[in-house]
Amino acid sequence: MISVAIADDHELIREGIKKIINQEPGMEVVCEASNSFELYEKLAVTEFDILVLDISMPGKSGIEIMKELKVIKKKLKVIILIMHPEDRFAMRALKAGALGYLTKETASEELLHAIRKVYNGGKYITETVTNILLEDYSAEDIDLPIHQILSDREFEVLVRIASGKKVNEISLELNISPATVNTYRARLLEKLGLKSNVEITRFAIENNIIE
Amino acid sequence: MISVAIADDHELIREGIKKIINQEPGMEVVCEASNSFELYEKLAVTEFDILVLDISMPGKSGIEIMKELKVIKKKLKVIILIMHPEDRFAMRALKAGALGYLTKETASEELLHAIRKVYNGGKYITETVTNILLEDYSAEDIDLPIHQILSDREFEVLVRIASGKKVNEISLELNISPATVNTYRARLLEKLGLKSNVEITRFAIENNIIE
DNA sequence: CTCCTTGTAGTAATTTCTATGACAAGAAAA
DNA sequence: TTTTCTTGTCATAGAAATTACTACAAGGAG
Repeated sequence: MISVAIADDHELIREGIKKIINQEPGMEVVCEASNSFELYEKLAVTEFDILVLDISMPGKSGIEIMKELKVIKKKLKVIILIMHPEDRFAMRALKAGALGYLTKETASEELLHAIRKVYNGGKYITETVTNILLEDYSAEDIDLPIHQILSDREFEVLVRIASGKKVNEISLELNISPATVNTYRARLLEKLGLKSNVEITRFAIENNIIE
Repeated sequence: MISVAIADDHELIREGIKKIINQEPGMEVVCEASNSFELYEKLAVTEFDILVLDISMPGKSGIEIMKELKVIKKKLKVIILIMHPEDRFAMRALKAGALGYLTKETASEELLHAIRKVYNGGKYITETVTNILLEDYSAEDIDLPIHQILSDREFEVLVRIASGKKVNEISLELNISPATVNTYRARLLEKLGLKSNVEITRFAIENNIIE
């Protein structure tokens, strides 16, 4: 019997997943958590084989949780649930050691399949995800603080773009050519796996670089 | 027997909800749709009493769908499913005629309760939602909340830009010309006193419109 | 000593953004 | 009940930004 824990802040989703799993012979849901605190509480008292974890739970981020799990329960097998397949940030969770990676668009069949596969020592990663990962080779050093993976100039440009400055303003401010600003921008985009100024902004806010 | 249709782009969630409903005597799921096109197809050929609709489906927005449903199937009872309770945008769907309003944090019991209540001619609106609605209407005079000073379309564009979508993507998604998207963008920029997509993003985050 | 990173810049092709102008339908106001 | 305002829709044209390279010198890491 494969015992599964579900961590997701949406009760409706939890219930749904639970019903799907419990209807499957050979596996059962033994505990649920709706936030990271609860999850840690449950971890202390309940034993289970697989954790199905929504990375976008409130409280600690999925990556943070993953990293901590690596330390406190390193034999625990984790399958990550994400909302949007393009969520590059979520990819980091995989890097942090998740064994499976499903979007909520996944069919229930796939979920069961993933659980079985991971339980038997495998990994479950869909093609889409693999492709994104391949593309995203730069995410290697994702654990380093941003100011370490970005050069000084790249960082300066990041901050300014996220503050709403235009390329021209930045070039004036830093006394360099607009072309150069664009180069830094392109490099930082590449390094962080981002795609637009809007993403830069959100990244900067999420990482407490600005605001 | 209450017949229910589910429209949600996340298969896992759909399956979950379906299991919850089908396990309940007296109601059953008779059809599912994962996007607005499918929904319209199903509407044409299948009869059902209640539609459980995720407002954040790709394709047409929940409000658009609601408005159209008012015209083509005005006796259909709709329960809106939202991700986050603070999602002000979603409130518009309610104004557009939804009879029930649930977040995905809702327990399955509540879902069943809502379905029954709406089926019997009632409305199902949680306290949280009522409070938000009251808040919205109380401050008529003085500084109106953004979601009231922007038109529906302006708001939809705001949300999408702040999520990193490009004008072209948005125009495709909303089925309007890029020029039109730019018009909404310009109007919303004007109304909110903003200047760029980056500012739109920060605004949206600060005002809990996204993230 | 060679490879990689960083700071710097240029060019050309696209795309987006800005700034306007338009127009019809519906709502609101006079 | 006209008139005005708002909203949804689209177009066009010029300005600015983004993308996609290429290029090269200086300094470090291996």
